[in-house]
Amino acid sequence: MTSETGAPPPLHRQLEAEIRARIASGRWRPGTSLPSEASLSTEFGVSRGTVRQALTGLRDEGLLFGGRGRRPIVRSGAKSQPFSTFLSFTEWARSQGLNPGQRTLEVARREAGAEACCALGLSDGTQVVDILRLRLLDGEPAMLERSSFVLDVGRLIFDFDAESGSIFEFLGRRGVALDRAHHTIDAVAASTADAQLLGIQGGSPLLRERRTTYDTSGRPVEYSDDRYLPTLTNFSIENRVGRAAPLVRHRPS
Amino acid sequence: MTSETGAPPPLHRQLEAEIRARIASGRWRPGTSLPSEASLSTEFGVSRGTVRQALTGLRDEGLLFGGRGRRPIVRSGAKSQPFSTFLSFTEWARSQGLNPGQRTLEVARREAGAEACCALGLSDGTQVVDILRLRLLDGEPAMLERSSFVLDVGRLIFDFDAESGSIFEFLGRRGVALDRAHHTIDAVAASTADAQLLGIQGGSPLLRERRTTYDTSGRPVEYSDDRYLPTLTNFSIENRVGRAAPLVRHRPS
DNA sequence: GAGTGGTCTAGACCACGAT
DNA sequence: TCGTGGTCTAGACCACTCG
Repeated sequence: MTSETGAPPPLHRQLEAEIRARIASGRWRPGTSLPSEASLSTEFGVSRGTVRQALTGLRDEGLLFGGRGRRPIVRSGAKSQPFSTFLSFTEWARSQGLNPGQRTLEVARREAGAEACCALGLSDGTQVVDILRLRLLDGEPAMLERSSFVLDVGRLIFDFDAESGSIFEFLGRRGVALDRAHHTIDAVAASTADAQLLGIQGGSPLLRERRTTYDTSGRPVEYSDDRYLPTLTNFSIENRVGRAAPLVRHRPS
Repeated sequence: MTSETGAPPPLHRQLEAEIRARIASGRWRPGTSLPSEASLSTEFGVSRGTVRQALTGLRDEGLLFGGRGRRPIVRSGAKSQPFSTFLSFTEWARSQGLNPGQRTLEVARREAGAEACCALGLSDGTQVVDILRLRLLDGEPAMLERSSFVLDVGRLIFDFDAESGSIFEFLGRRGVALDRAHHTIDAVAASTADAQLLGIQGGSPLLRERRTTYDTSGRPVEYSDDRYLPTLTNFSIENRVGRAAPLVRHRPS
């Protein structure tokens, strides 16, 4: 769960959660068809539009496919993760039944590096809060995280018990409302420093995710360079014809 | 464009394309607000529901953001690619203003390898059509593509002038209706063979995309292992709170 | 308070897949 | 032919943002 407070989730989200739960519980098995939209709408007492809204979410994740005259089919081997789980290493690991851990190697206030400066839209020489953490899965090094937070958000982090887990969860409780993130994924060779911390040979391939996170007003709040051991983690994505590709191939700039 | 034939695209797609075009042409500049949904709906003479359908597509791509009382804002530096452009190296390169090329190194009919067999859901020892291509950008090696097609689709490929470009475009003209694809992204060290073909040092980090492509009936049709030079290509993705993450982090299985 | 997007409804027509 | 999802409409209420 995100740290959203107050109002109950809208109908279509409740319905989406219910369908997801029925699939997870095995009540609706992979390879079989769902009830039709019409019968779902009578069963749950909502309009067909609302049912479609819920199904759209599940289709986008790849949990469901098929259509046009056919009833939607539950995809086998489907997984899905909400935004918060994707953002937070801690939440993600728990959802996978793994034991997350971390060693915080540094928390520092200093001038932003060139990449962070550019990604956060800051003028040269602006100060940020840098945090360097080695992330563990079941006690083993899995990822090296170098984050920079804009100052007014980063300030909060000094009050954060860095060994306790998720920074984003902590920021959410402090009223920082995250809204979206942009990720760039590529591969790099481990530097000497990377290699030593991750316990691998220098030059080994690492899966790199560079992320810029924005708050609800559209302001960039965090930039991070995360380097994963590709033997322990990778990324996957679902892609449908007719919908614009959420994943985009770029030439690096 | 995909090789879809016949019927005109639905209203919401036409509208989506029109909005995309206005942004691309600079008529609606990054950082400024779009007209409200209500005024778009009167301008184009469609209902607000249809306008919202169009905007949803653009939001998912990250071209637009904001909401809840605010008018949608055009995101700066936004790019987007339709499904077909993502699938096809040839189309993608052209859309980026680069000159695509290829050397087809092998087209063979043989028993499917272990990975392809599993991904395509074939029983052990089933035959497939393998194709190995070195892909070029502006004449330089950029990616190594190892695809396996199920036999009845692969058969068509023997009629394909492999130097002419996009296999998917060719298959589309032959009536193979692709519907969706699943991608897994990680990093690997270049093997000796990889390195020689790409003109790099052995062990260099490569960005790997493994893809399974499905037709409209849900049957897997192609499995591919594509290895990119990370200096020439990377991937990026947009992620929003409240929508389930299209990109998923996995522990390799 | 006015304007905006987020949600929801009820009903309609069509193209498609299955039979 | 019949049931299905894809599309589209018209109208409604709410929560939110902004001046």
